[in-house]
Amino acid sequence: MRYHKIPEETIRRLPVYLRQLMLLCQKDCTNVSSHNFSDLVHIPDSQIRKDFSYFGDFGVRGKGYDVKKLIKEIKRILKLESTRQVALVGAGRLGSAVLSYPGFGSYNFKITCAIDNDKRKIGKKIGNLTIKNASQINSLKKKNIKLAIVATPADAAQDVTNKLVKAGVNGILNFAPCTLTTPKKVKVINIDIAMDLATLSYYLRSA
Amino acid sequence: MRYHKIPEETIRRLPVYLRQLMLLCQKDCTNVSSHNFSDLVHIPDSQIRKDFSYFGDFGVRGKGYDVKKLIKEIKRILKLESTRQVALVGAGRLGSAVLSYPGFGSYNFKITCAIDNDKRKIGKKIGNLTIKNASQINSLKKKNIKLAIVATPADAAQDVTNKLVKAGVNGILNFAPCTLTTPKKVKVINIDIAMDLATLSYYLRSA
DNA sequence: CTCTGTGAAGAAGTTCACAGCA
DNA sequence: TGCTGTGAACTTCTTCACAGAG
Repeated sequence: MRYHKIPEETIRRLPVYLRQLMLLCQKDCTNVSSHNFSDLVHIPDSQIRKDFSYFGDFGVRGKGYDVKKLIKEIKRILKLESTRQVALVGAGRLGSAVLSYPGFGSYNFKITCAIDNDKRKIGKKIGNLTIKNASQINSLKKKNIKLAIVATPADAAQDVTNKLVKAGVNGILNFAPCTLTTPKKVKVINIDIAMDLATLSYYLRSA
Repeated sequence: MRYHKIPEETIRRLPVYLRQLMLLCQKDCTNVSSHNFSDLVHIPDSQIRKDFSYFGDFGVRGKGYDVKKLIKEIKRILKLESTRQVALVGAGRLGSAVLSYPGFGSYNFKITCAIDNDKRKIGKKIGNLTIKNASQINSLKKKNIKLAIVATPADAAQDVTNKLVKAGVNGILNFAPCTLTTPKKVKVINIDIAMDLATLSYYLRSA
């Protein structure tokens, strides 16, 4: 394994691989070839091998990849080995749904801070988490929280984001339907359902 | 404007442009240059000009782009000119949040069918839409519904998807944390919050 | 002058095809 | 034989740089 710059696209695929590997592990599958794996994730086997090869020689020639080993390696690469706290800002319908999303555990994510500035919501409990007011954003630094989910209306999102960045947050998952401006060191991933539907609409054959 | 194959990436950016243009329109901004627009969407101006150029000469040299005209053109390209019905399968917390999401209107999307197979949910109303049982998927063809949102648990998602495809659905927005298998003609966009957080985690500087 | 539209150059990502190890 | 790991070829996407229109 030589040095190569790792493509961003490879990083985006690693969680897909991880999710599928955890599923295989649940089914007591211990070994998988790139060819078989390809059928499961719909990514070409050559792509899968190349993606893994950026990080090391994880496979065994003639045999394939050890599922548990691969899970461990990908978790290490993605820095998912220890529990990672996440803050949620905006506890509306979408935010609340995210809060009670059961899928975070297997990635070691834990939402440990929920924030809203609607006085009717502050103090309420969702699960075992109490919604705090916006001034709590400053405390994220102390708590060493580096990831945040923004689920506020668009007009509040940039303001919230500025505060999050000031509080040391380095990664933002943005559900607000707007483009966020952040320093380069802060990575933002945007999710906009209406935009995704619009993309799908383009690909519909007939009008 | 010569013939060019249109990059998929261009299609993914069109909704971003559209969203921002609608915002500008709201603020009574009537004209915008690729340079100014670039600052708003954080996409290079050369990229913006090239993206538009695939579809026609929408701008005026020395002046920029007419906001309203551009909105109209992009809506036409994305086939968003008339109301498009969307089905929702899975009316759990996430599905319900999507149902009451206010942002679909400006894209002419309307969720006109909500489906779940939990007997406690069937018959309930969310907004002015009654949740129906899974057998209703067959009626999508009659209603000419081509887009669906899958927000079921992972273990139900592939089964639901097969039924949707059989009912003529050509575009699926998948929230279930699994890879869906569909015929090539059916476009799938996946949204998995945990996976996106995992991607963000990679980019965090320190462990 | 300003700003678009666009070939050409460059960068990034994917696929091929096969050497080499089990 | 079966399957990985990987340079090289290829494809796709982005950026440059500038002609040309207003």
